[in-house]
Amino acid sequence: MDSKSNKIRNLKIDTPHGSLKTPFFMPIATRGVVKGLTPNDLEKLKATLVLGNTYHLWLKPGLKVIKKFNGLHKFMRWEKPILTDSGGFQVFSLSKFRKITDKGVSFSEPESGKKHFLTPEKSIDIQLTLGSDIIMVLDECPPWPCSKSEVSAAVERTTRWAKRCKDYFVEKTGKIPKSEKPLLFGIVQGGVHKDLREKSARELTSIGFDGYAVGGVAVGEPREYLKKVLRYTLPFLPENKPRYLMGLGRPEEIIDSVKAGIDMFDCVIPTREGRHGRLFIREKTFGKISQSSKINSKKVYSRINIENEKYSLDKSKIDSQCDCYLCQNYSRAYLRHLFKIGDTLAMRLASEHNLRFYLEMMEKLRTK
RNA sequence: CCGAGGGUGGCAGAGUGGUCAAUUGCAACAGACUGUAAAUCUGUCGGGCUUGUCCCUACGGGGGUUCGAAUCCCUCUCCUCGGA
Repeated sequence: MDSKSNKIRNLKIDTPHGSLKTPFFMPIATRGVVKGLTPNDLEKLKATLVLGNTYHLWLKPGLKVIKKFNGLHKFMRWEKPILTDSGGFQVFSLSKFRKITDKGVSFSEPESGKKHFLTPEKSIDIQLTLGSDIIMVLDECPPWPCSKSEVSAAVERTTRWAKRCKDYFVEKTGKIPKSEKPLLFGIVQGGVHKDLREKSARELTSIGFDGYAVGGVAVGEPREYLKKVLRYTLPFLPENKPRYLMGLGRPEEIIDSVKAGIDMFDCVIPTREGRHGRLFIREKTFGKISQSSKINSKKVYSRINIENEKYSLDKSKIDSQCDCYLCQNYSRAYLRHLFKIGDTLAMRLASEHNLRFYLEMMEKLRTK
């Protein structure tokens, strides 16, 4: 990537719970909690918003509870913006337990077998009830491997559903003052196919959304085609609207995507890998990620498995460049011990550390 | 001292004549994790090398029966539980 192709954007996104500067990363709070962390912890890590999930919150705690608390913000006590995913990813991840028709998707809960039917309109309704600041349309995220004709069908359904979401959203939010109105984002599908990505991007743009997401890249083979998918998609999206790469990713994927013109990210990696004892470490070039196109984005960091035997006597910090609580107070040996005995403090400290890594990475990318 | 039941790989615990270097769980060691069915999943886990349906050593010790024993018999030893 040469310097001319460095397209880092600094947008401001206004939401009912405050404005956001791009590019940013959203910690994942699928069920209304970033696993193991309090909102206070998240503020200290300088998180600016979190992601919740329509499908999960709809089932638990359910809308009755959410309504009682006047929305998810008050329930989970997070007063900054929340983006909610529509349940579209569950179309993919629960593929064994679902059935799609044009009307919507029926899911059966893996544990109980209990059936639920989600439609584009229902998804919007739930997200409005949650009080989400950024609402995602329900999309069809095809599994992989997947034939081109199946991807094509998913693109077409995604467009039809997006239109329904938009119409329903307009109808439901017509009376809400602009400053309190949530944003609605469309989601581009199309797999790894140039023509389908372009078609999807164009169709969504013509419907008109407050922002556009690139979906269907996070898991499996499509990830290998990330740069291509962005090239196939971004030219057909409006310049002045935020772009959100759903579900990614590794640091190098995020850095490269920011430089390709993506503004928003979310990913389970920092928290999940943290809970599993994988810790991200800043390398020397970490601070320069936005400055030079010559920086290899894969080399700005490394990863350790803190449970490895070699750390049992290691008195050093996890990451000497990190300002998180873990790195300010504890040794590698102690964190390893916490993991070995299975204390939940281990997961909490590691999640915080990894999130701090991701969030600081975004800070570096915001200041060109 | 008598009666009964036991001693299996780091631990727990299967296996009661060949398909057993030995099920399984835990521990240990390593790996994976991408819009969270994920505090989860995978692999290795007696030793050796010429990595082979290979060789050694091994189911408390010793001896025996058998073509063949962790498995059957004898003996020693140790543990547990009842009774003196």
